[in-house]
Amino acid sequence: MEQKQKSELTKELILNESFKLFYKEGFKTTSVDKIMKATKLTKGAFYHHYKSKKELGLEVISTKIQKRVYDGMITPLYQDGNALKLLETTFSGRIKSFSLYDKQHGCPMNNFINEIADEEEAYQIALKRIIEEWKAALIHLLERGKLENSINKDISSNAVAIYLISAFEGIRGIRKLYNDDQVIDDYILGLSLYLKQLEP
Amino acid sequence: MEQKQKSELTKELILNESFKLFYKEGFKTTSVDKIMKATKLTKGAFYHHYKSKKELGLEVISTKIQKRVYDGMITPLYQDGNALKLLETTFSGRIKSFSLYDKQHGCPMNNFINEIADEEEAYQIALKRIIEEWKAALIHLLERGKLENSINKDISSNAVAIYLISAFEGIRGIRKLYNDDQVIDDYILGLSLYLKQLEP
DNA sequence: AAAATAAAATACTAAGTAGTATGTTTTTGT
DNA sequence: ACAAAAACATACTACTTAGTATTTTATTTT
Repeated sequence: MEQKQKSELTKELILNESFKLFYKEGFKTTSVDKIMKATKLTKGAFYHHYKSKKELGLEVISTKIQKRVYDGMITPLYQDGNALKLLETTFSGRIKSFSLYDKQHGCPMNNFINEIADEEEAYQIALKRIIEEWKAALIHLLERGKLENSINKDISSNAVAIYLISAFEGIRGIRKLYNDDQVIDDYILGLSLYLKQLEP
Repeated sequence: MEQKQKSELTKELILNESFKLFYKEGFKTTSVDKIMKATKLTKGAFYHHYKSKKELGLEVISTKIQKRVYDGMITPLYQDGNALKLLETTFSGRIKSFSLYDKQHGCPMNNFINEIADEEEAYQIALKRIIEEWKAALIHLLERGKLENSINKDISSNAVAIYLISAFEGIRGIRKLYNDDQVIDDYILGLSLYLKQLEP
């Protein structure tokens, strides 16, 4: 069983270095050579574990990126407490928590979406899965809020969920253009204004 | 003066084909060779008119992409009429007007932002210029609305402008993941809900 | 019409690309 | 301890990349 563990460890190493490099330099412009140089292994090791760069890309999406979005934006939505407050703290808190590096490089998922989603259906599907889970969590929370009378019953949970996600992903891109947090502060203000109107 | 015209025409041809290819396949993965094959000219012609691919990229941003955003999203904001209605028709109308191709490939500006804005300051500056103009137009319209009592004086024009832009750019990316317009319809609903709250 | 200049073509370089073929080393089951 | 298999290394292929050097063709200026 030691060999299997070692194999898993190597795959994880490749996955980690890939994610870092894809995030920093983009998927298409990060070569397999560069990745393997980062792992201090060789190309032979790579093609022993992965059949292609595409397969690696899909695995980075379905593990690393998925986990990042889950931990940061989805799991928190299933906490207890006032629905509206939960939305505010999750979105606002998350964006405030980003490091400078993360602000400068945007959202890893959004980068993937905009770089390669229109090129291969497989990427599209893998990324859509994450968005759908995020959307479902938001809808679930909004519906709970409606039941508990903390959210206006007349609004469309679907529409609000999509609008929240869009604005969040959008600002992660826009922020790349600036050298300060003004746009993020504006976003946070815009968000809280938006959420206020969801009150009953 | 005929030579100068011919030169201009060639540059425009290169610019047009570049824009199309960058939009379809991304900036970094579109080679100069591919572009010149599309123009039916040769590499010699390219490097006679542009000193590098980077220079071309910057010119595509400051001409083609800028014009696209101006025509579609900025100029319409300076029309007469109720400010809130103008916002609704501009945003909602624009997104409804996109061809299937444009929906599948997202926003050319947003693609550039997410693909290369964090790599070169020059790209950052060129793209930021467009966003700033867009933001200024929105703020101007919102302030006019406040004066004319069609928009709530208590809201921050800055924050609303950024939130509108973020959500719009965000949805252009998200739409790439889907094969139908459901998310766009949700976005439009979310937008109109958002705009409603701007009323005095 | 000749000289000068601009536009474009041809042929190249040096470096990078994904992926393969064939080794060697390490681990595992017997 | 030994054969089999898994993990990894080395060396390669065929192709693409941005950019350059040099030449040919078209246009303008004198």
